[in-house]
Amino acid sequence: MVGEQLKTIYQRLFEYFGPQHWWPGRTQFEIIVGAILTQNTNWTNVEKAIANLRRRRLLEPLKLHEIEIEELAALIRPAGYYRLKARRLKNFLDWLFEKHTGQLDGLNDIPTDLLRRQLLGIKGIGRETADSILLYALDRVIFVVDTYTARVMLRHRLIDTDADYEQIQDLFQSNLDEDVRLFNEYHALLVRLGKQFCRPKPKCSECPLNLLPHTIEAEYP
DNA sequence: GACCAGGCACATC
DNA sequence: GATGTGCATGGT
Repeated sequence: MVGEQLKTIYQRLFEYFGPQHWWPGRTQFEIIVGAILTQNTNWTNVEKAIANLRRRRLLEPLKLHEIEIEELAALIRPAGYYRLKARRLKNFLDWLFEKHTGQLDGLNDIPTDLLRRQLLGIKGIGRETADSILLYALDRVIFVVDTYTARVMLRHRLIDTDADYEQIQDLFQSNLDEDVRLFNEYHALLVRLGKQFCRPKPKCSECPLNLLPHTIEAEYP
């Protein structure tokens, strides 16, 4: 049963790594900013960008909505793709102010599936970013899938090589209790595992999941 | 110097 | 629908 395997993986990861205390952000808004800035980017680079914004007291929707995009881009430069991400942050804020009066609280009444579709309508917010915002900033019961998640699942033969995002997400959502705290911790633990052991060049002999059945596909990234 | 990092949009076939 | 490319900094 897949559910049992997923629970076993979770238990081993939690025993090995302990709680990850995600998301590493102080406010809902900071989590959203971090979710956009961390796209294909090391978190330590994102921290530098967020520190710049904090120093300038810009970590609130109104301030970021008002700042010039060129100035924003310069501040988030350490996060990489900085011109692109400045535009993406602006796209989110334009949506928040034009559709929801700039208040994150205004999102609370919107059903999760509808809110997800709205977020995906913002240019620069794809599935992982939307789901990270939903789970980690807005406490919605959504499982976040990222590169590590797919890689760990594939190497443990829990998905097929051609599984898409929604299929992987559905694997977790259909086989686990729908629990925000579980989804939060599980995804964070998968990222932690991925960073340390399940990189493109795996370190299976040292991995806490080493004894579980799995196969490495040499050709898979 | 090469490789990698908590993606996404868009062009082209 | 699948596949390729641009976007960019900073750590290992």
